[in-house]
Amino acid sequence: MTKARVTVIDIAKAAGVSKSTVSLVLQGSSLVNEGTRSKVNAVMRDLGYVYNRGAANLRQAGAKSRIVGVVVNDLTNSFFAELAVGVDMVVQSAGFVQFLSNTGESIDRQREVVASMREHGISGLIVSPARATDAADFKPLVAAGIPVVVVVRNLPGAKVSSIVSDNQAGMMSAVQHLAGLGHKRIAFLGGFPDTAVFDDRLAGYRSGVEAAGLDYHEELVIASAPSRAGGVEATGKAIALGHRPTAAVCFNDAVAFGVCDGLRARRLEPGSDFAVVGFDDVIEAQAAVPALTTVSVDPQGIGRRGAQMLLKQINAGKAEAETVTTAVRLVVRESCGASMSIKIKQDSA
Amino acid sequence: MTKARVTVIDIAKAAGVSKSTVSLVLQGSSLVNEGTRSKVNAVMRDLGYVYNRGAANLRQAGAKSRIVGVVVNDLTNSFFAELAVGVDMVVQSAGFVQFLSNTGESIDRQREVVASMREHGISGLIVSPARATDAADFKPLVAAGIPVVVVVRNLPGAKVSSIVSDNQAGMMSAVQHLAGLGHKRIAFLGGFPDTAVFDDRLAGYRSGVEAAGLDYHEELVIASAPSRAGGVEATGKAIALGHRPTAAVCFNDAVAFGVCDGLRARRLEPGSDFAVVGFDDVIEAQAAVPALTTVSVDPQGIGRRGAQMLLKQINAGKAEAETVTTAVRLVVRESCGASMSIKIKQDSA
DNA sequence: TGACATGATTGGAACGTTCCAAATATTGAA
DNA sequence: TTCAATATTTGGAACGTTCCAATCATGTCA
Repeated sequence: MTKARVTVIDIAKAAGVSKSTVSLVLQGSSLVNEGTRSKVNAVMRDLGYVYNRGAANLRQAGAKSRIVGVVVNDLTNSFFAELAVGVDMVVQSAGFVQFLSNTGESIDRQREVVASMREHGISGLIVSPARATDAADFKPLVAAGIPVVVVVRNLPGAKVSSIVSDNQAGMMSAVQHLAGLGHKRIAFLGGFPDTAVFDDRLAGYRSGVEAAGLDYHEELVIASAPSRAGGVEATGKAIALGHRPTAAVCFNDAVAFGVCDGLRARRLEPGSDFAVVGFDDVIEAQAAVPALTTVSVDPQGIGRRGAQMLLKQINAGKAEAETVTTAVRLVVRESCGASMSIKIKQDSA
Repeated sequence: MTKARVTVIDIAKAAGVSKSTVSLVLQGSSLVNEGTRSKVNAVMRDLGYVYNRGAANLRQAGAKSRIVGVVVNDLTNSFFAELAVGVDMVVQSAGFVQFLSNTGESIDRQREVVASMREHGISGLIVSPARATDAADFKPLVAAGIPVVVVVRNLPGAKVSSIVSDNQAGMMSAVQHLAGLGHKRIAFLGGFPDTAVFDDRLAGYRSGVEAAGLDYHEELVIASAPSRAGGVEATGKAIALGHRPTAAVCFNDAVAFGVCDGLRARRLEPGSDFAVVGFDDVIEAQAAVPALTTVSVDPQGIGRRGAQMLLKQINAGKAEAETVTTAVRLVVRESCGASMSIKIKQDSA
């Protein structure tokens, strides 16, 4: 219908003021008279004016586009979906809008979407990098003064802010919990050994083992893909061991689920015959049977926190790399065997 | 460092051509000589030029921003996360980028994010509307020539394209499957009665009941919140009925999981003592115990399809409302009791 | 050789906003 | 009434791109 979009000049004409004045009320300047302000606002409503952020952004010399980019490595994983929701929350209420892209662990896709986002003039970026991302990949961004916050997986060597969960402490407490239940041979199952997260969690495992006064045995750490399938695979190897473990801490919840599957396939019941604990506390963890004992990392909280950090840097105009590790806590459910007796009691009550 | 961003003029100067020529190579025009093209490209690489889509978009009169907006009502639900991934896939490979926002069923948030997206000049919108969204809410968008595709929940009365799954056929086949297993009293559990989706699924239930030669009993349809909690609530009411049902089709998978919980709380085992089938086939469905028999709707496929439809309309420049319903299929797992014998056989093999 | 088509290139003039410096209106005090 | 101070308003000139019409080389044909 009305082919031409209505512009600030149309408003000015209709309200009998100059475009500069209209611009002023747009930015909520205190310079404009209350009367004119309301008149202009009324006219804007009447004509159905929509602000053209692109044009504004052009003049404001690449400063404030009010767009943040978010790129995650696997959105189908509810962990990252939650993370995105957390980011969206704070970003939205700060009047920003988010570009969200999924890389599916593809480093090429990641490069593409980051480039695309940059062309669109994002004022900041939150990224959970795909595996094997080069720390230098974000160099151009920060050189251009665009703050970057890396979450979940850290990028050693990159001069950017990051938020990771306390992988070490989390794994340590998991091991100590199992040791407290009387387990002497506790395996570490799953995960790719070439990642920083793996190293951290393994280190935590080792500290836990030592803190519990047990010996660290190399054969008890069995790597695999960090997926359900990887979990069952690792289980097979663990069970085949001469001196079998009686419990396992897993690289993440997906692996833990796989371990449960693998156990059942061998007529072992997770929780009673073999204790398993996961890491992440994904949504499915508490609904599973048996409910998964796991280390809760609150991805939504990480998302919120990351967004806050990013917004702070955007507003400050200066991005000095800051790195925080967020606390985690062990949530004890059924798969570790700890609450068996309690649960039975509750049921019969 | 280099404070000023490098522009097309800088490139022109450095390459010894005019800005118009640079612009031409930017758009891959066939008008420019092969020699100049490669020289210009080289210079762009050297100076680290980044295209300013905002500026381009400004000149191109609101035409092609290469941004599509995606708003979903609940991103924490993996159904919608999958949907978003589907959209992202096709949108990304078409060289677009997506604004993704989560409304969490808040109609105010929805209004805000849509307005914000509009200010940013999206060239199209895919939306799974929050509950109680007014069909007129998207009127201004389509009036401005911005194509809108509604997915999952349709918006009767709105003149926009939509993609919904075949709720009726899906529910009907679920009921017929249960009837085929010998069930005579089949309940319909969960969901809010004031939604279009509920109506469709209920209609499918009714057709299924009648097609199986059973009677339709009003007391067997029990509404509730479409959530896990709603499921247990509905289960309570169903069990309390004078003449108990022996099976239930549920509004969605969340309700179905709740029904399983409710059953167990009453010492009934889902699958053997009472058959339950869900709707959606969320990721957790196959991992659950018992694995959930459910109607699979392939959210990622809906996302891809919706994105394709939207892109088509964007490219056509003309948005004529088109509505497609996607096929669904019943996937039989354990919770309906059908595969019990088979499963046992497999295990002992 | 001139006329003409074709191939490459190029200066402005937009696009819709914000910013600056300057102009104008209003007010209070002398 | 006049002046200065303050409160409001206002024309350009940007911002980085694309588009249009126009220019400038070439090569071709009669």
